[in-house]
Amino acid sequence: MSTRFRATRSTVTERAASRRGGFPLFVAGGQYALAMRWSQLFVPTLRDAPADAEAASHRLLIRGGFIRQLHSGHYTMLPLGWKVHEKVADIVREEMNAIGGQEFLFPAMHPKSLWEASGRWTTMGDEMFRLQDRSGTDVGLAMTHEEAFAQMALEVNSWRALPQIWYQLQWKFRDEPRPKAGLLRVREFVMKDAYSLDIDDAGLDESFDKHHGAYLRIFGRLGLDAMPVEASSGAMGGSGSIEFMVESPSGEDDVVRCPNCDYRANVERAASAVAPIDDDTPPDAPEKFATPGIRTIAALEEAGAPADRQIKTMVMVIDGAVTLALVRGDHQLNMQKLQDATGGVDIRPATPDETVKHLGAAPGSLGAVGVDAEIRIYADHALDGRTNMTTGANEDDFHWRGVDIARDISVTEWVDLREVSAGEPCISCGSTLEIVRCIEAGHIFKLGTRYAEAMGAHVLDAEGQKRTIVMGSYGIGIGRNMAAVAETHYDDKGLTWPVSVAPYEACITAMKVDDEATMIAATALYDELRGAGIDVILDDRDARAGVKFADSELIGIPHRITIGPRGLKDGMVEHTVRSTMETSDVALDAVAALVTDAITAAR
RNA sequence: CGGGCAGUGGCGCAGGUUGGUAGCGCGCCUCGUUCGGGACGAGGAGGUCGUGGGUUCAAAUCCCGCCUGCCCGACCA
Repeated sequence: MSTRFRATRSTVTERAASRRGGFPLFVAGGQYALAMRWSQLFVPTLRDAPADAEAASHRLLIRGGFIRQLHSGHYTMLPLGWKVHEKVADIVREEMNAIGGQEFLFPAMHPKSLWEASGRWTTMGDEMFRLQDRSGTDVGLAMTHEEAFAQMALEVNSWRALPQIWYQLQWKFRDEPRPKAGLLRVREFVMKDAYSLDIDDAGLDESFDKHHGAYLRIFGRLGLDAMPVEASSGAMGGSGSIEFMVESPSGEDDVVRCPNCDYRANVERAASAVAPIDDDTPPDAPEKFATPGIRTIAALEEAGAPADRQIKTMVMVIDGAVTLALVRGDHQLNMQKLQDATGGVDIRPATPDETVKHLGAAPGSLGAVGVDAEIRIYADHALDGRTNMTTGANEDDFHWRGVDIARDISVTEWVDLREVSAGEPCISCGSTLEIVRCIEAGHIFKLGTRYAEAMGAHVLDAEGQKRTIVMGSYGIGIGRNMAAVAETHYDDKGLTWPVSVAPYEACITAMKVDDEATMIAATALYDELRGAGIDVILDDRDARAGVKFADSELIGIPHRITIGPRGLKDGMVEHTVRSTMETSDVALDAVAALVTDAITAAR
């Protein structure tokens, strides 16, 4: 063994050991030795994926023997899957440690009182799993840990201790209404959740930026092309909010992206430039006119009112109160924007009965002109200043025209409600916006003082003044990222993991297991690569070549070394790079160095 | 929760409308021949047809209830 290998080995050993808190993962050991031979491993690969697996990652992770479903939204990690999962987790750990993060482990089961302190015992609703212990005490399974970390922050008493970055990797439980797509959306998953503690907003900004950088490094190492986008803060509350999005058809979010400048935003947040509309000369007063049978924007358009000169009136019930949301006739209401604008918790469309009761007409003839002053009216900015508009008259078969919004409608608040559509002009550069489907791989946001205030987490500043700790919250779903990598790294043969998270970095495929020369060479190479710190597996199964090739390609091992009598008689083996499937003949005594260099460079 | 669909050996499916006690491919076990790209032959193991009830001489099949899972929408790492 060359000295170069020894050097590589110690580097990797140390790195692995530091990742695992002194617990070496990828070095030779009694436990690891068992995992050397494929013939002894439990890797149940499938020729056919279950029919109900649709997403590419779902299909391939099941076929490759990485995961199995226990029930809806709950997956078992098989040895191969857990290995990948932990490699992802270790990358996250390393980058969190690199920005000064300190790892904790909080319980997953929390007392009701902790969540009552922040008010989320109620507001989390059905999303939270709840149960009672034997004495009848209510407990919940944590969906996230703001409360718990904020409570821990009670023990930080001086400004001198700040800033702090605290994190953990812990199971989260969420009673998702609809688990789907394998690991992409589940009810039980490991999340790396981090929380920053700062004395003020400037400190928070700094902690936030540190995480932003760490996240980009994490996704880079995972081989994910993740773009930071402006996002809604959702149920967590807070101001600044950035999601890291990976483009994929299996995603669940729509991101507005400008091909020309760097504008990127979740549709829940995105804006676009809206061209002005010529309203012509408006009349002095609105005029009611009969519109028999007309119930839709399109029908009204045929009757002479262009959609962009109509007001669309959506009746919503926000925390029990009937509320109107107004957008231009050709625009779509975005529910998240309405929620963000109103601060509502429970938002739903009104039922037809509620609509008739409060507005006097059924959907299709609704408007905001002259409605009960009790009803709050939120109007989209695109309607601001508009005149000569057409809208429902709250009387079946009648509409108003010549409506001047400022004059005729008592708008409670002007807000951003409309959803951006593809093809609209970018708000910052005017280029044509596109909308791409994405997986939300990570989310960072500025919580402010909400949780620290609720838990009473204060410090004394340099002047001896009591200050509420300012917090940030930063999440990455480990399993989801594993799925996102799979979702973006595969071909018709199977997965093409990047070296950083591959279940094994290299596979030695012995072509003829009853050929002594083959097995001696394969075993020696295996020892040499292990010695060089390579995470390598020896496929010693007594199976046909096609089966072994297909399996190594399916599970996506980046490098394969094929050893058989045919090449061996000339001292040659084959090296195949999984991502490109390029195969080359290499001298047996040169292949270890070649593969080691390639893997080391790719880590 | 609203809309659509499906539960039959480990996986993929047929059978169902025309009730008669379950079949195919892959996988698994044994033997032989093969074997550098998912081999072939012979033999074999494996299923309360999701579940409860009903109709019937007889139910995988018809009827009702329930459970579970998947896909599309409202929520999130």
